[in-house]
Amino acid sequence: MNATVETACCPPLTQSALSEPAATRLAEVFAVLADPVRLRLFSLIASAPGGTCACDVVELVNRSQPTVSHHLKVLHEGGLVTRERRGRWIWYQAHPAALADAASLLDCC
Amino acid sequence: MNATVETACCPPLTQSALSEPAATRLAEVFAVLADPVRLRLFSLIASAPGGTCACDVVELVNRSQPTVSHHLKVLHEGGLVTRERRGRWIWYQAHPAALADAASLLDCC
DNA sequence: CTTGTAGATCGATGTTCATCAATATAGACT
DNA sequence: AGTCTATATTGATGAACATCGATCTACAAG
Repeated sequence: MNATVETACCPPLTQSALSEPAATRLAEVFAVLADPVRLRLFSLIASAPGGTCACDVVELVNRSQPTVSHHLKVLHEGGLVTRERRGRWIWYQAHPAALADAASLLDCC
Repeated sequence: MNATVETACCPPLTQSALSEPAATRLAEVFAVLADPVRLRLFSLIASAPGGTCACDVVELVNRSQPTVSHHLKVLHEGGLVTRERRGRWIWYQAHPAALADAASLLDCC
């Protein structure tokens, strides 16, 4: 995956019917966001200036380390976060382009 | 359900960490949108001026009548569409308030 | 009241997914 | 090399969900 929604820009969801492929792709983006743990992880990463170390978020969301690793992978594959290794740790940063695509469909554009 | 996201307005997802209840509620909204059939149904309803009759959309999305009925129920319970009976038929109209709440979290506010 | 039609509900099925324990990998430091 | 720590992967399990056929309900018109 790891892509943005190239079909997302204009017109928004309320102005013309979605094609089946566009609906399928957009639904994948929303599916990434359709989990409370992933939403919290993303907001933690996005709201921290400079990003967040994976080591810090495990305890914040009350899930096991494998579960958090799984959700971070989903966020990364969905293109919502970038990952970078720094020594022993891996730092995540928000990559809001995919979000902006989704948001453009929801209202503005 | 059938509610808007009362906790959604300000600040957006990228500026402060979500609380667990807010994340749970917002994830429910995204889960409603995380299905291609529902996205197409919503865009069909929202893009038709005056709304759409349920009788018209079954064939448009290539699913059985019970499946379409199920998805329309999910959209309605999620507050994304309103329903109104007109004689034998039921008309759906987009109710974009919940969408706007979600969009406000994704970017603007 | 009967018939026909629109839509919802029920029950079953196969699939997807969140979760965790156990294990593996990978880097840093001695 | 060996050890410690951070993260990923594997495998299993239970729950949620999309789907459909069959059936039920609700309304309108004879």
